[in-house]
Amino acid sequence: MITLDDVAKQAGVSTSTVSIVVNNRHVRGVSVSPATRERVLHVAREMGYTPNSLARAVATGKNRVLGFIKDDLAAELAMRIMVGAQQECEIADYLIKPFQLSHPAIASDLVRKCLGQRVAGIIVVNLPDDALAIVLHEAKTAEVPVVMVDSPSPNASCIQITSDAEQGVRLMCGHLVEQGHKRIAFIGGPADSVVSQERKRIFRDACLEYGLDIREDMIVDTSWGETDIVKAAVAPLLARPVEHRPTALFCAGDAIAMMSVKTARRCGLRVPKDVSVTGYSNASYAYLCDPALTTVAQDFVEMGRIAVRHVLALAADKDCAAKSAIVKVPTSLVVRESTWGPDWV
Amino acid sequence: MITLDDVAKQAGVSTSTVSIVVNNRHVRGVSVSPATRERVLHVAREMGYTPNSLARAVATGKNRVLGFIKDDLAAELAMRIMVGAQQECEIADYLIKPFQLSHPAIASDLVRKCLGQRVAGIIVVNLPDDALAIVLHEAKTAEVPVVMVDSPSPNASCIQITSDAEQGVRLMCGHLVEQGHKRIAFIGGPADSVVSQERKRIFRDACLEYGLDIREDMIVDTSWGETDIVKAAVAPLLARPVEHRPTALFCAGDAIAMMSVKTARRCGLRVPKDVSVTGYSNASYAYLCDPALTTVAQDFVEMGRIAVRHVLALAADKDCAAKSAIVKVPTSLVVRESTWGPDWV
DNA sequence: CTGAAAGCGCTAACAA
DNA sequence: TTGTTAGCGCTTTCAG
Repeated sequence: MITLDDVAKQAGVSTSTVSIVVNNRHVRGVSVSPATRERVLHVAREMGYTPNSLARAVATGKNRVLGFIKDDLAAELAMRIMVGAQQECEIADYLIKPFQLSHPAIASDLVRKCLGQRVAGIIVVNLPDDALAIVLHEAKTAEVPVVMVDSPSPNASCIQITSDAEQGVRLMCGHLVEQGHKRIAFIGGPADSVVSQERKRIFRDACLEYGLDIREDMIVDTSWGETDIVKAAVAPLLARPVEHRPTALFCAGDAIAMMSVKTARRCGLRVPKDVSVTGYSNASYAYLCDPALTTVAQDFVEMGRIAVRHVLALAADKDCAAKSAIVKVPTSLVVRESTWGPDWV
Repeated sequence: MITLDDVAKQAGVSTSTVSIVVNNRHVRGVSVSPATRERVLHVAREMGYTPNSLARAVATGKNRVLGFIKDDLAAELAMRIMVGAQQECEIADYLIKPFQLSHPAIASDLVRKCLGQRVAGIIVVNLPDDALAIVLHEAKTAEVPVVMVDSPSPNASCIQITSDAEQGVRLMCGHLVEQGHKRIAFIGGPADSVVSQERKRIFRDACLEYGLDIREDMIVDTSWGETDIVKAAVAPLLARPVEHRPTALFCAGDAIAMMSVKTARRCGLRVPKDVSVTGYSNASYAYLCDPALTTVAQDFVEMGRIAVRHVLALAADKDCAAKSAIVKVPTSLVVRESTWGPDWV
């Protein structure tokens, strides 16, 4: 591997000159003559010189890298967030290093590993409260800013980027009542999922606001992905006599919506003619399925971008410690084929 | 940030002792006494010391990091590969740094950026031939091994990990003929997609082997994700009189399969009763849709794992340069609800 | 405008 | 068993 000194020697200048040139740094006015600059650049290219970012980082004490910690690497959502983060990093000339938190118990080690890379900041996706607390603690002593994305964790003292659930579920509820629905069931995710519970809570509020009765027997918890659980919860609802049957299913996630659609069909119901079904998140497959899902789109890539902007800002200030805020990024309603007015009533 | 020297001073030992302890390196036999070792460790923990991996990397000239270059960060498949890569990296105590190749034109700069991080190796996912060639060239002069994952690129001189398409499409064809299908249509992806064309080629071969006529009028190219294009290609096929209509649709991808199912329904056909539809890849949503997709599963996470094993092996040997091989990882057939024997014939 | 020299935090012989 | 010393490749004053 060819080094800066090699280039200097070859070009017959000192290392500092080369350093200045390759970083094209202008220390007070124009420091290095166009002639030498050109020569140095030429030699560098000739020799195939690639600056060693690591050495630079140790010399400056600044590493243009952001840590990205998530618990479940595979989740589509985490990936979209990462895409956004990466986009923003690219324009800021930063890099991302992902860390996989396979088990909450190793959170502490993981953060130290991350810190060991002397990251300028940390972006954390969807960590459980306890793991987040650990991350926050370790990061604070190292004075590295962290911002959390996507999972609402109200009493964590860091800045959090989350999609606006208040707005999102209201948007969808509004859409449904606008279409004339009166009996809307809420098909939630797991009982221990904070995002599901949040959506459920807001759903109740929204129902009240829209003057709908909230019927507890139409509010169920299920699972993000297990067909049997969803089916077991949804089928009974749909098997009710038509006058007690929900005319719409507000599902807490797109996968749940798809499983619900399937269940509805098994119950002999057509979607959306007999029952409307809505999703949440606008997953990649939401437009592919039949019927295409009406859903609320969360802009994960934007969330990722915002996250790095914030973490970079914190890193720039030195008062990166105590700041704590929640920024909510707006969602949007995407109406497709799975909702329809219950005009058969 | 507290350093190794700080610890040394505090513990009243030399830096090298601390270095040995924290890396728990045993130079010939037991070098540092349990007593001092314990003390150093204690002090280090007390002071909250975190080793600076960057400094270590520049000192040793070895960086335990792998570059991960992909063209489309969002693709679910790339993500699964990355999950596998990360799993394997974790056990080897390596880290991953992802690089986003937004445009083939910047391939050269991107690789240099990657090389600038002094990565020990590069994993490349699904790059077009020209971009790959550039990567290979830059990497070779830097003597950094690269392995390619997923996209078959026969004449590239690097080792490639790919899923066994020969086996995969034959598996599916076998399933279909076993169920009695005789008129199978091939619904491909874009005409310029190498994986789609590869599957098409093998599909033809497989048909021959199974004694089926291959009917060129039942082999079409479409798009990976655009509903209109797929519909335009599939609808005419399905509109044919029953004796000329395909009884099964071999789709080159899961999304295409879903769009085909939808099209079939619009044509008044039931899936799988009237027409069977198969996917390829086993995307996350393949089991969610209705009917759940029969598809061939590609083990992307395994591919990712294999990739890092290979790149690490190459990095260990110094003859990392010229090696070139294709390792095919087996696929598996997952039969779900979208296929059925054409017993109505 | 350019060079010499002193680090950055850590490792790795080699002495002691 | 431990300390001394000389780097790794780069940046950054400060003189020349």
